[in-house]
Amino acid sequence: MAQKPSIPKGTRDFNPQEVAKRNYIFNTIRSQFEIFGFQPIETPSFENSDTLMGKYGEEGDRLIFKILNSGDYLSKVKDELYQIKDSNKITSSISEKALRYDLTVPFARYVVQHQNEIDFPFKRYQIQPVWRADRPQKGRFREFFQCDADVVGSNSLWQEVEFVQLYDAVFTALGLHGVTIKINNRKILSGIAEVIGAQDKLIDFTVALDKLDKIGEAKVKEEMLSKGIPQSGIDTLQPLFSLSGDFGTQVSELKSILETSEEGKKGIEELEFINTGIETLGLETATLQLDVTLARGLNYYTGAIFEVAAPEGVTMGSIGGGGRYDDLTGIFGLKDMSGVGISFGLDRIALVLEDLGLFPVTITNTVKVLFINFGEAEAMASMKAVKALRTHGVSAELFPDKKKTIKQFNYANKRDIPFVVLLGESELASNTYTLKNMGSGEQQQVSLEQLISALQ
RNA sequence: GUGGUUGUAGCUCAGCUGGUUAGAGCGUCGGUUUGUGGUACCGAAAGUCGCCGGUUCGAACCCGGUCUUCCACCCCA
Repeated sequence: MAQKPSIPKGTRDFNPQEVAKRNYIFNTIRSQFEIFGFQPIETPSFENSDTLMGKYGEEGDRLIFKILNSGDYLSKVKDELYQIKDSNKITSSISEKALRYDLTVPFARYVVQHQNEIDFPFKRYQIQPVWRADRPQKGRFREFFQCDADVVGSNSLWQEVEFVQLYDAVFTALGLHGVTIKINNRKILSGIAEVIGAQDKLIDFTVALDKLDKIGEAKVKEEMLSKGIPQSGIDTLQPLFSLSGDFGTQVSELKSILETSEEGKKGIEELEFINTGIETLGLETATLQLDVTLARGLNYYTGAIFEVAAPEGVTMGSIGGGGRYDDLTGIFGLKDMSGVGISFGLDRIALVLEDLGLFPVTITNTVKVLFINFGEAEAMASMKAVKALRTHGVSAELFPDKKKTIKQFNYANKRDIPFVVLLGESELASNTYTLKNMGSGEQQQVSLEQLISALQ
């Protein structure tokens, strides 16, 4: 080994066991998506830069992986641009493509580009990797999978109700019980900002509010003051900081704060609709919780905002998120197209399931039966049986070399192969097969027909 | 992007204040005679001590840079 090979930070290799576990999650999510009526699409790994740039805010732009142009890209840079050495400005002239940052913006692009072939409302799901030039941490990678389901072309709040049901269905199917689906509404946040006279400081206000459970009431107020939110406004917020109790009590508190805000009242109405729907339909294992401090993805959400927290006791960032964006496709020129969707963070879900030991034991896929190799004639006979088994849908293989049987048995063990067949001289003579169950150690002499039926 | 942290055989880690051939457990491989494992015994291989440079008579150990790990911000799945 001349040089130790490595992979870029924030990326990972997956061994067969890990792939099996990940596929288990993929399959579970996919089947729930389809049960709920979503259809799959796929989009390219990279897009034109102008499709992505500016869609995720300044912070987002920084985290987008840019792809260097091919050829002699520097020759196309204007001299004066080159002289001032401003990376941001030069980037646009040396990079015209960028890696997909999420699945929502490419989906919006897709909808606009294919609007004439799509029947609205369009329910699509998409399970693909995305890339972010972020600094890795636990549960935070530079290449990771998102599993998105979105509906575009419907304003109905039933969609929001459905998505809460979908979250519940997926996490229930994965055996991950007790997740909290937090819900909030952009209109409520805007309403509050309006009431306290900080409409123009909505982002600052929500960013500060979002930190409530992390840094505490006093520091949040401090931050709000420093951002120029008046003390009088903060005082009107007082009930907000001690908001607790069930959905109903929280909502009535909110109502009193938002009396004077039309938008705020609209937000409350929406929340109540969704909550009533969920209360009537019920949830299997998840809990729906109103969280007015929830303020993720505010760049484009306009209505409901969702975030899923892992069950208590697990330290992990959110394992899912989503919301309503009234003007999803507007940036690409298609007006009045409301979208709402949710996302599952596959990689984080995998970490949580691993932590809690919730992966089923049977998911590692291995071959069902291994034939011991005793030599040329025996191998040929074995291959015939292997072929017969395969046509009956039984995964089977012959150990390729005539090694000591102890080695061959060890190999079967390590690969967790449940059955071994010995086909040697004596079996050949009697036209039988010795089938050994590696779990129990039992073995029996059987005919080919019995072998097939025993393994099917 | 800011601040911190980590990096020694395939894996988990030892390695005293810089001093001769860098260690252990697990794993791997081979053997314990010929067709039987997962649990025995014997033996072996395997490390440019992340990488580059510096200080020193001498560096795994000190200094600088760089990459990587994890963490806190930021942001997010």
